[in-house]
Amino acid sequence: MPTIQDVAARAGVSVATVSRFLSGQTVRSADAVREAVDALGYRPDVAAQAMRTGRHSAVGVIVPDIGNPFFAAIVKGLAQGIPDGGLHMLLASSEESAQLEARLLADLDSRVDGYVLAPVNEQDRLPLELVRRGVPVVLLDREVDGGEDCDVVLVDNAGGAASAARHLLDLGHRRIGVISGPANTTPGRERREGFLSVLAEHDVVVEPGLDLVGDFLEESGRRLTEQLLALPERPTAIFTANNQMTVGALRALQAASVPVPDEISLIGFDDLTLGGLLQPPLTCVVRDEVRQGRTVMELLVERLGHARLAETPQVPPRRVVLETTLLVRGSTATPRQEA
Amino acid sequence: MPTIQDVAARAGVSVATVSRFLSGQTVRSADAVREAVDALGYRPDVAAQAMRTGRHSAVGVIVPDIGNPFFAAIVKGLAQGIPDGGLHMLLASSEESAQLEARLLADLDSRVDGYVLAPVNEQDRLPLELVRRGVPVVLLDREVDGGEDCDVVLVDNAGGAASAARHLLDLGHRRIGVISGPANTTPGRERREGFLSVLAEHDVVVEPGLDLVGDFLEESGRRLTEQLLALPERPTAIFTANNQMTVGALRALQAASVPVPDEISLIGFDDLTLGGLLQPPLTCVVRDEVRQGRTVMELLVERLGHARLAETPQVPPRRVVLETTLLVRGSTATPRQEA
DNA sequence: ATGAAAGCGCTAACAA
DNA sequence: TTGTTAGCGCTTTCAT
Repeated sequence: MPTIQDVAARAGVSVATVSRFLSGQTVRSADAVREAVDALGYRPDVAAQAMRTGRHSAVGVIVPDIGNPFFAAIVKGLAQGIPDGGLHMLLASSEESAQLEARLLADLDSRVDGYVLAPVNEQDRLPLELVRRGVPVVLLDREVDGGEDCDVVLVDNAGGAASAARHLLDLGHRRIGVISGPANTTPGRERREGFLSVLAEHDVVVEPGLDLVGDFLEESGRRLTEQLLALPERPTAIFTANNQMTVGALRALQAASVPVPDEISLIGFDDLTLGGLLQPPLTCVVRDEVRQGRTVMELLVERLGHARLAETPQVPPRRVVLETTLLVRGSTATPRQEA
Repeated sequence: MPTIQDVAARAGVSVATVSRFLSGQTVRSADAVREAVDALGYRPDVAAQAMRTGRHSAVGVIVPDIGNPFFAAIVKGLAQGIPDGGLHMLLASSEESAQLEARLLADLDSRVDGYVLAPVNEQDRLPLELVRRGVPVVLLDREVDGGEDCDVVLVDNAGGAASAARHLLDLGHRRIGVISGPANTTPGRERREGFLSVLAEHDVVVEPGLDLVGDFLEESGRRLTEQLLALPERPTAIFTANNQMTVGALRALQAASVPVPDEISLIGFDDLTLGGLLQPPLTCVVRDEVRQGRTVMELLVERLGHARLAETPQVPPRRVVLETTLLVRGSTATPRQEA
């Protein structure tokens, strides 16, 4: 690998001139330097640049589960949001473990200029510690307590869940099972509250046995749906608060040979890859995951730029809430029998 | 951020001693150093280490499409294959573009110690150039021409496709549509050849109009299936060579209201997230994607270790071929009518 | 506009 | 076993 020294020698200038040329400054010997760079195939050593400047042209991304197609779509969006050259993404999966998340964050510390984080829970202190240290951070899909100082890109969890609830009410459902996510995560909390509050407005009571909390993983969706099916009086509809739990619910319903939507209606938050091809096609609250990822990266890149130029030291924190859409397909219908 | 100097000062030793302690050598003042490290919360600066040693404790991963759930599963496996601490994954998506792949590779050059690559095509020269430079590389799911010197983790593409062909023949199909991937990719080429060779053995001719080549993306699966459906004499079965094209085929079949498997049987290579919940559930050739990813990372880590120790300069290249399994579900059946 | 030179934090000779 | 020190490749003063 040629170094900046080699380039300088070949171009007959000092290393300082080459460095200036590379950083875009006007240099008398620009042509000669360019020639040398091309001829030698010179590429600056990122480690040396990082050591000297403290900047790494890399961002750390920690998602809870990279195997989840939802986060795969998000990551695709993140990649799209990266400007043309040189900025890289260090990806890690916390597997929903606060401990692992902390370790990953520590490991990434001297490698990246900023972070995209989907914190394991809202009590997570780490993201704000970073922000206080002046490190650019954008929260992805999940907030943290007291996180007003931190950029975040959410979706309208409460609104989306509310539209799901209204849809079921409109169809005539009154006995509804809710499978939500961990109460200490933003989507877990907001979707449950958004859903339940609409029911409450319409004087529909969700008894404890129908108000279940899962962990966003497929297995818990399956187990909790089985639990609902074992009830003396089954619900006529079920709301599942994320894609994986919806899959679990589908498996449980299929295993129990419960016809959907004839016997039980099912509505999910977030679409499935094949949601539209299921029989019946899944009714769900959808959003543009790729766009969400792209938005996150755009915010982060902007903040990195400010950090680099040390300009406007205080970029006000931004809170972006993307819309959700109710996608009515075939898995919801009027309840077969009223109580 | 405290430096090694700070630690040395606090522990009352030289920086060399601290460095030795950190690298695991036995040091008389171990306790004092440990105390200083902990008290200061010292973490070595990776950039400085990289500059000094040339090692980055990071690997570059380039996949063709991170939004594809298949690669998401692979990446999950890669993450699992990373040993406990410190090794990081720089992830990028080539979007099946050779040009972008080349740029990404160049960008990653001074940031990583090795690569996981799923080359855009088999004529790709870049992976072997890296290998010749002594850079550890493991190819993922795709080989390159003359790549005998390079580790690679494949699945039994030909065998899996052959089992799909045999399954259709056993059911009595003789007029079969094949939607394969680009002929210059390993899975594209091997799956088509494996499938067709079994048909040929049984004197089943696949006329040109039934032998279609797609690009592994959903849209091409849809389009080519439509093409098959527009034939004067439709096939009684279709084989799709990857997950995304299977999705496209499903959409086309559904859009055309073609009953599966009554009218046309469908068999895919690789399962879909909800493959088992479709109506009918998808018959397909499956493999363990997570395990494949894990295996790739294990090979790479091993090679990195050798490179680091400069021991056994020539670790022989390894070629791992993982098995596939034919998963017979409901989307294949005997053809309705014989010609 | 340019060059000389310091120094970022660390590791590995080398000397003791 | 330990400390001293050179130097990895780069950017950025500071002179000129």
